[in-house]
Amino acid sequence: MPEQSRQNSVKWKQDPDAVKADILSVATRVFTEFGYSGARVDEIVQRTRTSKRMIYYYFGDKNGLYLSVLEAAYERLRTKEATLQLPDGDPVEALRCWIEFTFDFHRDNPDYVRLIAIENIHGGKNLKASKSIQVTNMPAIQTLRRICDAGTKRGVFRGGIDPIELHWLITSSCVFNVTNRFSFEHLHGGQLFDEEGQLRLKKLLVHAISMAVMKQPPTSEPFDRARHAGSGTR
Amino acid sequence: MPEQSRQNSVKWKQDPDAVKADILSVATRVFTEFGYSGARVDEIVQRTRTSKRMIYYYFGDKNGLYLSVLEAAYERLRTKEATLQLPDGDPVEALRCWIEFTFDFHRDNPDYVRLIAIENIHGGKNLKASKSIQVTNMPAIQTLRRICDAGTKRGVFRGGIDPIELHWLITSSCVFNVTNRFSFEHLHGGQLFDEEGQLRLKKLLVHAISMAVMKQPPTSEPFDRARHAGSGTR
DNA sequence: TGCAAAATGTACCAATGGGTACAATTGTCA
DNA sequence: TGACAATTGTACCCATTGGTACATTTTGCA
Repeated sequence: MPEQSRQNSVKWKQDPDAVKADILSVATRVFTEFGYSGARVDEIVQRTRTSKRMIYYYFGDKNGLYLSVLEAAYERLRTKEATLQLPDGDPVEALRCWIEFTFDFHRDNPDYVRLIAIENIHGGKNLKASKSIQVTNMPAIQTLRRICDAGTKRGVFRGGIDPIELHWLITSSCVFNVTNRFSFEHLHGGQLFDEEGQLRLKKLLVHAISMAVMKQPPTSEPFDRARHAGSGTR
Repeated sequence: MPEQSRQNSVKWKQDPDAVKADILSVATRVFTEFGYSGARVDEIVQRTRTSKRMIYYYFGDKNGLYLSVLEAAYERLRTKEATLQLPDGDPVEALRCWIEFTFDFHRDNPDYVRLIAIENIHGGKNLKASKSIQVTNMPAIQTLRRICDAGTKRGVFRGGIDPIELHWLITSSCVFNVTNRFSFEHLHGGQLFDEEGQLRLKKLLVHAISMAVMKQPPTSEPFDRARHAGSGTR
């Protein structure tokens, strides 16, 4: 309230939220850059406008900080998902939108994807420890279930589609596209990861998923043949 | 050669190859378990029949050890790939075999997959540093190219399929299936990762990829519904 | 306006962890 | 068989790193 325009009556200003946000943002970066153990607290501090003291003041310890980073990233996904609204007319169109949204979200949020990757390397124990990241009715699954139901009802989708399996199929490519970019580039070049390449991949993915889900004429020979042939060479 | 059955005439026996192999095997385990920085050299030593001295003697430093682990894992893939022979009759059948092979290989070699994941977290710098892991004509791509060519020639595949894109599509699911198992399980339960679930996923993947690649006349004929009828409980 | 609680700065520590020095033992080959 | 190289054991070091003690400043509020 009072004006303190004098030179040194105020040495610094308190701003807890900004400090916390700053730490979280920087920490996210550092964790995704070096992994959990590779991320140095001192490195985080250096990139921050605050001091090491603050990290421990707000987050307890390194693991607490990591957990907060993870939860914040997950929260961003949740928020973003909530903003999306699919066209409710054509299920095929809705599915296409959903796939493109998922593809783009992962690509635009590599931090999120990498954090999950790191988490998986450590057996997901922090996910389990988190209270905010819970099994509560995944919105993605519900969305897909709605699309599937609509598609089946209209007779454009084949029956027997498990939304969770479908989610696995969609997400796998979207995640891989981010997590394994470096190794893939190294082995096969970068053509798939420039603007055009990504568009082609997105289109390919939409095509594949759509085809997998729609009623398909049994081609010249029954697709099902594979089943009886046994699971093959191995 | 000479018999040394006396009690302490021999205190220990030299066996460089066994030592190296032991270290590599244990290190692979520890690295995939804790990530690069999280993996402790002392932990590796403890699980080994040898001493810390040996690690530095054979591998120089921690990073050298990691690199060797990476190269060894990659070599296993290469070897395994070489053993596979696809049926050269039907391209659809060949593709199915290839996908199943890829799926199974990744699932059976989580170490390999996790190492690549770790590598990607660190920007793939060790991949770049490796001399044995080079861009040399990826056999996987060549295989896929051969299949595509055959399929197109016979008129069962649509045109314009890029083998690298196809490889991206196949591998993404196979990799994700291993790397993100924990997080996926945590969010959606473990039904997809038991024996049956994996079979369903594999089948789904084969189906999706095949449909994506084949010429598809859109018809209303229902796609083999019988297939999923037996899938039962879910 | 004064005081307790919240927020921040500074300097420091103890243990961990990658790495090495030095010596001893084993293998090999002329 | 003997000398030289390859291999292994033991003990140790010191820079790094997560974490803390203590003091100080700011702020809300009665």
